[in-house]
Amino acid sequence: MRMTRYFLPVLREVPSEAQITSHKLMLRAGMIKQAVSGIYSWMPLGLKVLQKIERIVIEEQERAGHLPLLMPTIQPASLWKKSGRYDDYGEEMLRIRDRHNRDLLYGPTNEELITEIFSSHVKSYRDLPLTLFHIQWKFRDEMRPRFGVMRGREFLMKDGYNFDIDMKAAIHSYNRHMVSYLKTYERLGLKAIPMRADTGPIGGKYSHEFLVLADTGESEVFFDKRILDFNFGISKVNFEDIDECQKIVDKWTTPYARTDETHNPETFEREVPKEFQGVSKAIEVGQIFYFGTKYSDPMGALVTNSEGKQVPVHMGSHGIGVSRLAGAIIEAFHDEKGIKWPVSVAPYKVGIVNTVMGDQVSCEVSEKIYSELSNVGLETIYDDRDERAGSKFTTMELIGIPWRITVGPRGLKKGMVELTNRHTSKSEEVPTDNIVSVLLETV
RNA sequence: CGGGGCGUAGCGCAGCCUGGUAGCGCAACAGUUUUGGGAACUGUAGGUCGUUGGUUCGAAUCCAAUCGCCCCGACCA
Repeated sequence: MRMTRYFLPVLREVPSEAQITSHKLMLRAGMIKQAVSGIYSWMPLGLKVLQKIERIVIEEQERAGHLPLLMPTIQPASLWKKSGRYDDYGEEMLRIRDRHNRDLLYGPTNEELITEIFSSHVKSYRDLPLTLFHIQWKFRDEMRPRFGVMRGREFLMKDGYNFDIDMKAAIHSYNRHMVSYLKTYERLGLKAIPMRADTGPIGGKYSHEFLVLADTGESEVFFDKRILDFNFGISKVNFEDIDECQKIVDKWTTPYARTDETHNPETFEREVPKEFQGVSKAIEVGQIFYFGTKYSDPMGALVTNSEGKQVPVHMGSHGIGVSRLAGAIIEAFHDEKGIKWPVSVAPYKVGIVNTVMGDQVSCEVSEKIYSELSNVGLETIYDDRDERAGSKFTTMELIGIPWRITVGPRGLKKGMVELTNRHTSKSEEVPTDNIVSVLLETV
């Protein structure tokens, strides 16, 4: 992408509406624009990041055997009356009425709708287990939206729902989700800790939240510091293997890790040696639930089991806040100059800064590198604006491009360009002819 | 929803107390000179001062209502 052809409305000063780092940086980098309190437009750069996160989430869900579908944002109130949540959900649910006076709502979540889809098509235990998910915009009319996309009213969420014949099978689904989530966060560059959680309005007995430690987080968490050393690694997982999944879950859920909702000071003191006791603020980036027959009972989602009996299906649901993750990643990766995207979600991997637009050689070299990088499929943003070099460096740093190629008179004579890493701030001189292969090796 | 703050040009702000018809920096546009760390000069353009009503000869300024945004608290991906 050429900067001169792009729409990148960066700001030099911070709009007064922003308080926390991620919100400030998202506004300054031209990623988002507020439409109304808690509701944002995603500008081209922001959308690019959002889609990268989405892509990783989808890949890891599909790898775990979960099937994508897409449900509507608008749902009939009748379904929610059936489950009893139309009254329970409260003011957070946006209720609307169509021209025929039908009661509708903008979905805050999809248990009812998915259960109806399930029950109208699945009748036999032979079709189980089944897990469906989608990534879709949700609306929850928060009392106080804040912190940009971290607590918006409209937000993009991956929500998934599993259907199993009994509790044992449903627990495996629960475990499978935990494993897939751990992998997902790791690919996003985040250290997310599963913590025992309350079930809230979703209901049920089992639940874990996934939290990323950050000073700007809204939850207070208590944990055994040794869990921070856990690494998922790139290990392959057989998601069908009940024992293997259980083992991973056991490993990650054994150390004490709880939010202020479930925290028990006595247990904490008893189980965790003083030197490993960790207390921090954290950002919640996902939650998984097992809630048994809470929805299948009232909504009549029955399947025939192997004995020919009609039994309510066991269910769970699972959410990852995709739009929130964009903010959470910035909270985890930034410095005083701006964002430092992990390569996996960076909107562009490489930025080319042509420092002397008036110089023919500098332009030719920049153009050549740009087209070569584009040809090999490395996403590249080329700053071809007629601006001062300093201004271009600042922009690249602000928007967090991991690798910067500087083309300018200093190296040109020697046939060199400069390659700078945004995370380490280290620079090296690379022969112009080798730059593409060097990048292909490192990125 | 309770408590607090703020709405003046795209962004950041001054002016308001003590009414006299709007200003600064950055950004934008045109030109000249610049060209490896947010360039300089010259010029141009851009605002019914959130909205409505009131007081007044006269309101950004005083009064009232209303809308919006932000912060703190109770709730949540």
